[in-house]
Amino acid sequence: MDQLRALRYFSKVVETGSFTRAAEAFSVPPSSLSRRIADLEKSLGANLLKRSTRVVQVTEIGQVYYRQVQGILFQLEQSDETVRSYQANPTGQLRISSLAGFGERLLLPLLNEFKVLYPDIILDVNLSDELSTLGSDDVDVAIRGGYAPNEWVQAVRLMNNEFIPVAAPEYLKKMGTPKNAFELRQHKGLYFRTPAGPNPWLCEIEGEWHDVSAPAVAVSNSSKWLGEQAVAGLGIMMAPRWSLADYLDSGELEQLFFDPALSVSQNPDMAIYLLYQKQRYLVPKVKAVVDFLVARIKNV
Amino acid sequence: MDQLRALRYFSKVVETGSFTRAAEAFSVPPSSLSRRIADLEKSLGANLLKRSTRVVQVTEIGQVYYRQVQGILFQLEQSDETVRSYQANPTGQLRISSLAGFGERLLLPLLNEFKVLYPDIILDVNLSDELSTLGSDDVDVAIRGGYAPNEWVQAVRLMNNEFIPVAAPEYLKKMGTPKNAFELRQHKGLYFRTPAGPNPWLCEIEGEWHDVSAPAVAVSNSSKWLGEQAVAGLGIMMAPRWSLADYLDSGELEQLFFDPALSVSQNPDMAIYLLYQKQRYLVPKVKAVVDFLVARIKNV
DNA sequence: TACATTATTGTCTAAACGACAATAATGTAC
DNA sequence: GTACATTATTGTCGTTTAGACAATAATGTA
Repeated sequence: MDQLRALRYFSKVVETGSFTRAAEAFSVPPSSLSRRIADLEKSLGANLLKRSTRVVQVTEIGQVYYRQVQGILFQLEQSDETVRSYQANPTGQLRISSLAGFGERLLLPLLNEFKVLYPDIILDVNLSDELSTLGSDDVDVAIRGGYAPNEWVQAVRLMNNEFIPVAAPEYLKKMGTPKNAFELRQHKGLYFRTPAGPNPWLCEIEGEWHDVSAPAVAVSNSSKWLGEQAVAGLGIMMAPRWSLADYLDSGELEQLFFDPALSVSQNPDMAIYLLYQKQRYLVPKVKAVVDFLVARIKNV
Repeated sequence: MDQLRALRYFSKVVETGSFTRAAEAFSVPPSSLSRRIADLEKSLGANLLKRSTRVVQVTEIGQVYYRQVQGILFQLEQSDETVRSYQANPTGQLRISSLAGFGERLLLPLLNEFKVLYPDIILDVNLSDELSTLGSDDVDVAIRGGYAPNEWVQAVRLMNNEFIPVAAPEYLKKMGTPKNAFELRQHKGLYFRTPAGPNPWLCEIEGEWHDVSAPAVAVSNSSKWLGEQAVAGLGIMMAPRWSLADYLDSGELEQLFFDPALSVSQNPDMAIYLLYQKQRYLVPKVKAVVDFLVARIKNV
């Protein structure tokens, strides 16, 4: 029995909820699926599906099996791709996920260059601050703040992600420049909302962490819009240094200095990481984009 | 093409280094393996093996593929077993790995009861302090000190693993009973060697950790032998409380008290954990032993 | 250089899978 | 409550694919 074929049939039936629709996907008659899945059930000694002529239900054990089989089929596909693309030119679809702000400002311009170097790679870029589940599916490389989630994932530190406090000169003229961290609480705050909630303003004084956040006048997950609010003099904002270069150069925003410095997390190792599955580095398209991004971003 | 069959053939050839020996394992002629593997290579567009009539070598990409295929075949086997044994009586081989000391003292007596309850389960017990790689292979449940290695593994806290300092009454009469931790450095130490090295004696004073280990007179990975050395009055030993019950009851060894207390690790969460793969709890034999051990050890 | 061992190839047979038609079952609409 | 349309299953046949066995070619060793 070709179990792999049976597993693919079974998976598709679970997904479509129908033998006929699943059969269309494989361009074979439904009778083939019926036979193969029946064989599979016989060899496992359990019913995976509860059939009637109108609906197909997945049994409890069928659902368990389906979830595990999904992972197995996915892994096999990836392994096959690794071998197939071995010592070939970088080709195919490459799915990249990135932090939204970083993506807009730094990644997309770089990818335009990348596209010229590797015209056979079809890019699929997803900008979002949500954590994509690297490894289980859907993404070849991801750019994230934070740290490696597990041992299968390689994390390359691309650059610092130091958050610095800034405000418009007019705002500081009007409200005064805060001399120490605790004065911030008398100011107005513009906050970046991460999936984990708005970023607080933290300060470590004598080994103890203090939240010195000012009352919020605006919270958003759009760093572009927040920047405009800050330029308009609505309040103080903490944002990654790399996202503020234009504003600081033009003088539209000024950096505020505190001693000790402010941060948005107790973790000192905040940085931008490039994540990919170790074993997938053998796939030329993955190797190409990793090498390219590391060379262009890290070594500056 | 039945890729799964081809993968099994390929794996066995890699392992045996020979088409003939691999063919024997499947009771088919070598020509079958030759044809299936050739098909596989053709479909992947890469050479996995470098053949001559005398030796079979695995190519670079073949080794990569082999490692990944290994995991896939193993996972599929486990998933199949989950389904096959679903709603059946606990049967089959059950592989248990345990810390050596804990295994001898507590686990083996319990397993004798377990064998009576589940006569169809064939136990395969491995006592060792080496870390077995749960998940990738070879073990159904493991008992370890420490913490859950990753998200696939369920860790159930079985009992405390507090290390306490003890010595023989004669030793203390001769050498004096240390009044505070730092006096220990003038004593003699018996050390348990873990795979990570001998366990130091640590003490946290005013937020700072101090190593107060005494010079070693003996180091061993045999807790039994170390215990005998301690009884013989050769020095002070730190060992898990559960392993010392007999000695303390009989008065052969006395507990030493310090304020603050001594420990062997900066991690306060030292405990004995029962580890198993989450999804394998569905396999009756695994569920049986997990439920049994948790009930008999945890709820005391 | 001869030999034994080993992988491959050719040919036949058996098993497995797909195609197509016919049948049985069931949810829905009236 | 009944008729109908949709859908999964089953029977039969043809095609594809894998295994058995013998013959061949290749290669490391003695």
